[in-house]
Amino acid sequence: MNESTVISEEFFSFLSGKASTAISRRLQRNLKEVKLNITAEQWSILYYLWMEEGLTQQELANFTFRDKPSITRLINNLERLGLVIRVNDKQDRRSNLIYLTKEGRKLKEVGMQRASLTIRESLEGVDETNLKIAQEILEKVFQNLR
Amino acid sequence: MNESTVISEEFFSFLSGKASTAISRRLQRNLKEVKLNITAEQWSILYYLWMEEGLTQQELANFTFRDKPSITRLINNLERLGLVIRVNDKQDRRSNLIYLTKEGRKLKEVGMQRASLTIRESLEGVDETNLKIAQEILEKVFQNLR
DNA sequence: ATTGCTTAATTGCATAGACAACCTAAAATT
DNA sequence: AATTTTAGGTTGTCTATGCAATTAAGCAAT
Repeated sequence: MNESTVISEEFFSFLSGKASTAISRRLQRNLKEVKLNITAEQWSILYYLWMEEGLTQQELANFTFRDKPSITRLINNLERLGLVIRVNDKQDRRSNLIYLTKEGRKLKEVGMQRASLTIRESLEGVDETNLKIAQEILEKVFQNLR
Repeated sequence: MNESTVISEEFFSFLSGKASTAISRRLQRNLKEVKLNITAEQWSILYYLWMEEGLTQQELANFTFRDKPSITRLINNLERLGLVIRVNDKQDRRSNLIYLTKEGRKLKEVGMQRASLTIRESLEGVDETNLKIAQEILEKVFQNLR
């Protein structure tokens, strides 16, 4: 890539996150169809908690590539919805450990099914090998800029 | 892709738009370094106007994959910054034609340079062929979901 | 000309995001 | 032990976004 790189429509797709925006919107729609009224962003927090409870907000921030204030507010909203609770860490009193409520745990199965559906819809007709390449490129771009 | 598709970290990159978020942030930083205090989103509107003035808000919405309310507000902000103006279309009085101000036009050169720099930084060490593949995959995903 | 449908833009409302400044607790340094 | 530095969270401010509902203008078709 030289000095005179042309700014193309394709770069625009990268910049705008066209594909990821579309995936988020579809996930949210797919969740809504089964009366699960949470946002795609809330889903992403729940996903990591479904895998493992008791994560700190900082850990959630790292996993989801958001900054700390964003996590604070996402957890606020999830707490208001009665899906998670903050538990102050006895070992390190600066940290909050985030746990699912019974309600939050109940959403796992349907939440994962809807995400699965979304993936299938997104990747319809996508070649497996090329998908791998695409993911590597995205990862490389991310590493270049971090 | 079958029913039991595993939800992987990689899907997460797609969903979260990790790469595109990183690009936006870097673009904004690169603009700020030369005292151009506009957001990446504002830049994307200006980009299309630098190519062609007198676009309608609907056209800008289509180009940038945003909904109309988002464009309304972006234009509000750009108008407040004195970079664009709305001109009511005499032909179709429902439409606004968006023009750059003299100030807005002046930003083209440095705005494009900074975007070019951002692209080069993003794509450092990225193989040209694989980049094409990645862009095609992202486009395919977008088409699958539209 | 009147009625009905479509389209461009706006407004309201709620969520999410970035960045900076701040507070408090823990860890490191002296 | 006292001081400084680092780390986890929160708050404030401003911008952006999605969705639903609304207004006003254009278009279609009788």
